[in-house]
Amino acid sequence: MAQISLTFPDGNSRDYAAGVTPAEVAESIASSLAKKAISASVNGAHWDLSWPIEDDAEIAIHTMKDAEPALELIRHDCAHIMARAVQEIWPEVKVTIGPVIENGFYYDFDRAEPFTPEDLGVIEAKMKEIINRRDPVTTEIWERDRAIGFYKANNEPYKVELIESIPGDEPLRMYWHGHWQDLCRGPHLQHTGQVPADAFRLMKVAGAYWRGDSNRPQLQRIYGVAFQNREQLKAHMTFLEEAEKRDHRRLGREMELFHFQEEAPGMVFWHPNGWSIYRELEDYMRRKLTKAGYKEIKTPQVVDRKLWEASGHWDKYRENMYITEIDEEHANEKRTNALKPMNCPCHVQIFNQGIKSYRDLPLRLAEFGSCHRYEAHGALHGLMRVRGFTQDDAHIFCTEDQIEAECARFIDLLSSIYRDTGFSEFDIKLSTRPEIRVGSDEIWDKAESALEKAILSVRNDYEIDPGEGAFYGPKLDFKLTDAIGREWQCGTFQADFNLPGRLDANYIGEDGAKHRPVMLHRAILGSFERFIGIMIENYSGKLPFWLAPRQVVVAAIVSEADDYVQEVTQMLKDAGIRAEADIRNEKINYKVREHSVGKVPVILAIGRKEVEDRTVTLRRLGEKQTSVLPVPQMLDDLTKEAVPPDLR
RNA sequence: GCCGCAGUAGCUCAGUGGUAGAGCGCGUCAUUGGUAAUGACGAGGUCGGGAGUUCAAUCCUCCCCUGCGGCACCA
Repeated sequence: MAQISLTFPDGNSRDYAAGVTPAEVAESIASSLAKKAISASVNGAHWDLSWPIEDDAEIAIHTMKDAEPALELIRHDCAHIMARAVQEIWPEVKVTIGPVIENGFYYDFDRAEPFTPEDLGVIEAKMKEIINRRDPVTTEIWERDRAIGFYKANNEPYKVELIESIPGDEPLRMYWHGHWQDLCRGPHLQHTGQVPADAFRLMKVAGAYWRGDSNRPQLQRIYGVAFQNREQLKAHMTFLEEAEKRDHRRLGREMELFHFQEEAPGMVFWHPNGWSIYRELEDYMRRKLTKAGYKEIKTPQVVDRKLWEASGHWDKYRENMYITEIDEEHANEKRTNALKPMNCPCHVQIFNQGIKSYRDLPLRLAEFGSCHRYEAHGALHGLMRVRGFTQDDAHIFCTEDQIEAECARFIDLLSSIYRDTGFSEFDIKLSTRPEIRVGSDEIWDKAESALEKAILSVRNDYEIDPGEGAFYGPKLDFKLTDAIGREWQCGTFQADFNLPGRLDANYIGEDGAKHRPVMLHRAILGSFERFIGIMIENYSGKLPFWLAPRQVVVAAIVSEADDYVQEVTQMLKDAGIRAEADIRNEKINYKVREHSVGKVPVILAIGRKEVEDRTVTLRRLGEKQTSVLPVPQMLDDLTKEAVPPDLR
């Protein structure tokens, strides 16, 4: 029998007979290791203990202490155990797929009746029962026809379809958890008892389309979370509670920032506090853009369909556009307009006015562009997904040769804006040419390498998403990471070789001839609405001083101090600080609590002592200690603190 | 748009086939207090909208709207 050599993580190697399994390897090292082993890495691939190894390889044996493989196996086995539990309770249910996801797993089922939240408890109990049975997990590789025949006989049509879509040369691996069987890539644990029975929980039922296709049957997906032990599960539940506390919809209500109502679904009613944040951010963006060489413009909300037909949007996005018609009785002309769903066609109209020379390029036109899109009902989500929103939009008209420099300038601007708004970390993704596209290969080569070089001029890590570019050009997406580790895609930078041609934009080159400019679509915040939502969640509502809607509340402790409170408040207002006086007939405890809940960063408490000494007692949000300051110093400190980051 | 769940006072929620309740908030009064809730009293509801069943519907049935969790979508 052939010999193979396995190399261990410590660098030592040993010879085994070809076909040896990791379980046997572990046993050869120590029977204690064999008992604890759950899986292995073989040349970096996650390997079931029962799979044979045929060639020389690097191997590492994993135990439950190795978090990554352990979680992967626990979650994957949980998915199978859940599917088994469901079929034990309701044998008519058909199984489909059940992968591992972040923090847990899901499994999609086909069942005529909906699962109810109560069913989840029943399934969970059955799962615990299965875990306690400690049924062995076994695996075999089957021939395609045999597997198809097996699933046909068992009336599992989804499994048949899965097999039919797996390339013919790939082996089909069948797994058994006791008597229950599933088609699965593996690896798995050795028996169901290895799954910790107190570290998983079924979370919710949701609809999901078979193979993610909305034209195909809708299945029922059950989501679960699973961890190595009960403490981790508990920590996860705590994390979810924390995330819920910083939900911008809840904070938006508590801080009186905005609301939504039935008459205008997906459209924001900004309240004074929320609008203050919006305007502060807009002013900041305007300064940043002006300094970065952009010219601000404003274009119409309502534009004739002809322009949308010319740009191609009418054909592609008509169903998501708000169409307006003029009341026939009063109109002396009949025309169909659309509320603009995006700004680019309008920006090209401005570019097209007059004759542009190569000397005008790059021309950077920026607009806080108010757009409307009819988003599907199910897509709406607080400020994060709305139907009326304002983009920090801009289009750079330039030559192919200028793409790289413009992209580098953009990344630079974007980084400083993310830093200033509280996001120090972000990722970049480059999406390259799709199969169906406009523009020559030469121009795609040039543009892709321009974007790539621009990234490399500032950092060396980025992701490539091959074939995911728009049909009109390659793009960069920028994803920022918030305080609790969630990622949000906000910024984008897209080269466009299509629209300038469709809308007949051109410039006169050095050679005196007409040329087509390249158009760069770009946004940093994405939309003000969504970005403010993300900021609220990132800061848990505790916005930095310059953005806080109410920066200071001056609170009287005794009513004798009221006049002085008003005086101090006015001085703050005169200094440009958003300050309010609180001279209500309430105790200081009450006022401190209320303004703390309202996330006011600074409370100035004023009692008899302060009136007498012309001082204030300053308390910062979340801090217990206070400090006594003379008024001029307080004004000086807070005025400095209120300066937006770009003006410091 | 699809699947499931929900909609009762400004907010969070309880409740019943015989037209409603709590806490917080709000108003009035008392209280003048020292850093996360002072007390008393009071006002406040077409029980999301429409239709049906019934002697009677907030409650049961159907349709619609909105929201929530996913899925699909996101120029």
